[in-house]
Amino acid sequence: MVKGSIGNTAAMTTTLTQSGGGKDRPARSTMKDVARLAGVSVKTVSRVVNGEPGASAAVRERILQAAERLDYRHNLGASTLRRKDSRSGIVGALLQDVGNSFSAGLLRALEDALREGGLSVLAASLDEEPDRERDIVSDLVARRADGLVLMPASERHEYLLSEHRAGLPLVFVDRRPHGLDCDSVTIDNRMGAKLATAHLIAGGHRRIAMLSDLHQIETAKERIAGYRAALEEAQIGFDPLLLVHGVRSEEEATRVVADFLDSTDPPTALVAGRNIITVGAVRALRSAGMVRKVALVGFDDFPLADLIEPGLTVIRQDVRRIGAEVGRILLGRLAGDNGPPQHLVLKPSLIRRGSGEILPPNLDPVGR
Amino acid sequence: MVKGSIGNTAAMTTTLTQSGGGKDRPARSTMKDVARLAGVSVKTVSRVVNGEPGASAAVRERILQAAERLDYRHNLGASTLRRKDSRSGIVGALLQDVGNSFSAGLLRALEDALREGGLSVLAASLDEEPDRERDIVSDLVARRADGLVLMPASERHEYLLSEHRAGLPLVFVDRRPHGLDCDSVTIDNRMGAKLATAHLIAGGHRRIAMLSDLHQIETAKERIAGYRAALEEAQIGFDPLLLVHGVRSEEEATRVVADFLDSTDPPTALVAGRNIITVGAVRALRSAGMVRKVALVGFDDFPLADLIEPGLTVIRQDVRRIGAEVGRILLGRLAGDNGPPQHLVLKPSLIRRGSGEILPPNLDPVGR
DNA sequence: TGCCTTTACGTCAACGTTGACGTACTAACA
DNA sequence: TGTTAGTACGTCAACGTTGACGTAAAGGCA
Repeated sequence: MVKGSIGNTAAMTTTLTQSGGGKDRPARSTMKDVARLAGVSVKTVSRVVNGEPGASAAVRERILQAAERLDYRHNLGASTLRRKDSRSGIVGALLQDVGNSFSAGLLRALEDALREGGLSVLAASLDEEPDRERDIVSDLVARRADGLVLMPASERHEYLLSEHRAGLPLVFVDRRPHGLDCDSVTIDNRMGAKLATAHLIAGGHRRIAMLSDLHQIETAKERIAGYRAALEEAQIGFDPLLLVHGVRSEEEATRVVADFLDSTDPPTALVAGRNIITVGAVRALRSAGMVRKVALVGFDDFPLADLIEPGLTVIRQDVRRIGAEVGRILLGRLAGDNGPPQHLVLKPSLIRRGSGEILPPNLDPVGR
Repeated sequence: MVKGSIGNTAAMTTTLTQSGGGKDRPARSTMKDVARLAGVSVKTVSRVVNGEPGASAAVRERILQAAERLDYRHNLGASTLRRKDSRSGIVGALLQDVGNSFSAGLLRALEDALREGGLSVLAASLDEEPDRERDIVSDLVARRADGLVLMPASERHEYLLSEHRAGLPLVFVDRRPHGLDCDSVTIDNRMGAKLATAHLIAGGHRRIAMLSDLHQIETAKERIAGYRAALEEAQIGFDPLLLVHGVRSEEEATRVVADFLDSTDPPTALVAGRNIITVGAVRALRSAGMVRKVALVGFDDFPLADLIEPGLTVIRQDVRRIGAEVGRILLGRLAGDNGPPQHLVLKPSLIRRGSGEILPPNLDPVGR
């Protein structure tokens, strides 16, 4: 077992954070060294380093020169340990995958917002793995992170109750907390998927398929609910064969759509539950030469969606705004806001670029 | 002036890391509290928390129950301060923009590599701002980051000499260090741009324009050098009007290309120096109905480049490999590798998707 | 049965910094 | 000129944890 593992499950990992590796690295100078060289007390050095009053100009100059001579660098960890009610200056951002466009855009917006408050972002990808989420949360708590932004991979969040009670600001993003009442910024997924489906229905489509993410992912459930609600409102019977769960990669999406196209009564329109499904669907349609014959509405926007032929009609979440709102809420908590938890639900918008406006074959005047 | 500002220029920023904000948050329990409740010494609690031998089963159980009862959480900062030659477990990744696909992909690959070593990544976007780079480096040094991955915004790096001497592992990525000899992982930009240009020349093009980033950005210089070298090898005169510096946005790229298309002797092929220039160029070509008349090779790949009509021919950097190599080098340094600095130069590859294979008008058999 | 070794505790001080408090000297005011 | 207040220092202990060292008791071996 590794050090600090109780109350910090992340420490169970064999790490380089233990002492080790070749020759010891040279020790950095401390205020003691600076004090000795400048001929003053450590407290006086601290005053100068911190820009506090109580040091004469001459003494200050001597200390600055000594600090420069010794390459002295302030130790935030020691300072934070001693100061009463001090903060670490770190916020943890636990996102789905910092490499994908949604998480990357969110991280960027969050970083911008938090930089205003002098906070740094410790970024992590959860890859929908609940155990990794818990490990990283544990590590961040051990580091006394000032707050956490969490796009949870887990479905229940009681394990965070003690951290929340201990005063750790938590803001959920894209998914809501369960078993815990704290701040969240999400999208109205149901409304978004309903909008996508209604848009296709308004265009004349009646056989509309939906390809969705893992069933247990909350946003996936909500999007499916919206899809079904739109069908119901239009009095179009729900065909379970047109709803595909658990599509987790472009390749899988491509396969599913290709299978649809090969079927005897294929859908004339598709709703893709997330970006990689959209991309996979587009590939399948292109391969089959059907990009202008089958309508497609994707969930979430991404760069270049307008340059694809036809342009991709999407339900767009404003990632910049989501990140900015999360940052604002978190900074508010850190500044002392003790109000009831906020649940901001942003509305996505329909962006028409062509792929969602393709008419079904029976309505298409030129039958192309 | 703010605390710890000497030797830590980042601290000049007004921050929330100072004490403050409303009601004090509840103090967390410490080992002292656990020891009191369990009826043992602090040292014995430390033994159990750290999984060290020297605690009986009965005592261990009492301590674990007390820790759970008190919601005790290990304090990594205090532990790190006390342990000799301990590490913070943090690596700073200073990238161009964590929201763009190149930086995002790199961050992800880096995160994956460093997670193997139990390290967390503190991510920051520099936006090509040298002052921000220095501030963030300063902050990370104050936090005693174990290492830094730096895609520098600055041109000179003497300011890092003292950190390097102090034993802080530094790995430059995408750009090399100047005035400092440390590890780096870069791409052979010159070779890549030369490859792009030679490819167009081999396709019959003679009037090839290049749109490039800010002149002082090192990768931009190298790409320009490669472009010029290919022209020279083909004995094609260099036309300064065909080389455009300082293209910083899609909109700007769109404008430049539109201007080219309006000129009396427009280029028949384009080399785009980076992704956003590529995207801007594609928009301009589409608007002018010229996507199949002007050849285009972009620098660096991105998602969906194959779905654009025509598919984008690009010089592709293997972002995953870059990130993995950076991580490997950094972990090696942390594990004690004291060898001479490594300068890994990866070769980009030409990905043909159509846009770079468009022939010039005089060679195009159907003249479209 | 006696002696030696090992184990399970605990004490003390240290890490690098800062808050609280004290002292001496200087400056300002009456 | 004397008194009071303010400034420029310094001392001491604290933050939460861990390394070094010590002690007592128990177990094993001769």
